[in-house]
Amino acid sequence: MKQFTLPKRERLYLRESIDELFANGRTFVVFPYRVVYLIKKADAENLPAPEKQGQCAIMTVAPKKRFKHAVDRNHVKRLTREAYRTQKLPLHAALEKTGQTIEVAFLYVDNKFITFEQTYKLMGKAIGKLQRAILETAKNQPS
RNA sequence: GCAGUAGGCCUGUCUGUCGCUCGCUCCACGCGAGAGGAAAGUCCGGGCUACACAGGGCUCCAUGCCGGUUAACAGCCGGUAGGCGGCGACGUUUAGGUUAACGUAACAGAAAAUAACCGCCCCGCAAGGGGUAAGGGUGAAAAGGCGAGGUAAGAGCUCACCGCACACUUGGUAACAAGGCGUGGCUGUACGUCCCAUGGGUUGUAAGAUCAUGUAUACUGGUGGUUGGUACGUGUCGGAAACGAUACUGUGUCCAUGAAGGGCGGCCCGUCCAAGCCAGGGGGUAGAUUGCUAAAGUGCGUCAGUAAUGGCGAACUCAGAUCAAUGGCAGACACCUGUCGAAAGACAGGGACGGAACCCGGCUUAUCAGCCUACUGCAUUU
RNA sequence: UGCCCCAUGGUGUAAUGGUAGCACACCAGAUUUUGGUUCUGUUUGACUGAGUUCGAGUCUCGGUGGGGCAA
Repeated sequence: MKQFTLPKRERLYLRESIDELFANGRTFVVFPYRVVYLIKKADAENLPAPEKQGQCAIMTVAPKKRFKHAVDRNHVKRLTREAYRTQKLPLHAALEKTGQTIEVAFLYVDNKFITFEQTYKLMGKAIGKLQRAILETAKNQPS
């Protein structure tokens, strides 16, 4: 079974979802990343269609203000995606256990590059935080 | 060999593994394909798109030596003349017309255009008047140059030579060049207005086309177009009266009900229309599909042409995403740099500029390392 | 991605191709016991590189930076 995948249904691309995420989402910072996330309960009827969006959807952002060239923006986003892809499994497990869905946006707020090794470590930290957030939310609203 | 000039090429190759996008498929742990020379800037030109548009004129904008090339261009190729730089190979820049007319030319200078400040000459006692562009100084620019004749002093006033303009002859498709036996005594310069030729409607793939959930709804058809309460009024009955009982196709800025209002002069009937409900249905937001990649296509050969380019032949199919794929990690081989070494080689380091977004032709800008061709100057050897 | 606009002292903003002004700010001086107000004076400027021109902030062509629209 393939595990370290990142198909389209695990990415955020619908305009409505993105607006909702940035309007109601919660935030924390793992420098140089600013993470915005929104946790929802996955009811049987509210379950998103498998065609549309998975239980865990992400997007990456590299602002034009800080990276002038398209090639630099692409590079940052690729590194971010790669780091997420290789470490996302614990997040999925937590969601599976608590019966929730999550939407996350990773915003890169520095204007300098970091290496893949650093990115990998930071992403590990960020995912740990998200995992804790999921478990707490599940406790507060027991279904 | 050193220094340089011009033009061109290239933008490493391969493997493993974990992923992404598209296509195919026997629908899976499969197979195939997947960034550039500039994909960039958006500076020109086209295709394609929707809208506008009888025809003609004016205005506005762009281009502007000559010829060629092209779908088209402000591009490209070849050529002409002048200026500037270089010993040179060569580079760079300017050039439609305007002896028609008009406008502007700061400061300085007498004067910036029908020239008199100083100077020179003549007249006059003087004041002043007249002639004069050879000399002075100002300026970015000052009325063809030089010599001789001539003159009161001067002046193309006259002449020779040079320059300029026009005409002619020869060469060239032409720009133009060369020529001498011609003609003219001769136009200040720059920019603009102006004149001539050619071209130009606007819009940009987030253009445009198709489908269309939800919400609101144009339009069409059907249905519907009250009922109850309460108060008042009227009639009937009871009662002397107050009032009570009961009824109504009755009335209302009253209350309730999802809605109950208006027109046909007033009232009634009737009828029409609102509001409401049901069904159909047009446009259309989110979203999806399309536009979307087989084309002025790519490289190869050959022919025509100095070349840009074109003709012919056979071959190939080469990204198509849409909050936006083409990446991460690891390794090998070439290449370059540094250190060590006689060499082989060893070790360390390096690889730029930059990421398709409808598609083409150019231009401009960015760019590590390397390679090729032709030519120039200097030095040296034979 | 496509289309378009702008750049003048620290700030805001003018000027027909001819010595770059104005206001505020800053600094110095005067006035005042001191500060403020007021008065006087000085300094600070063309985003960048070429070209056209006798002469460029202005005209032309590259580049840089900033902003807007489709939203």
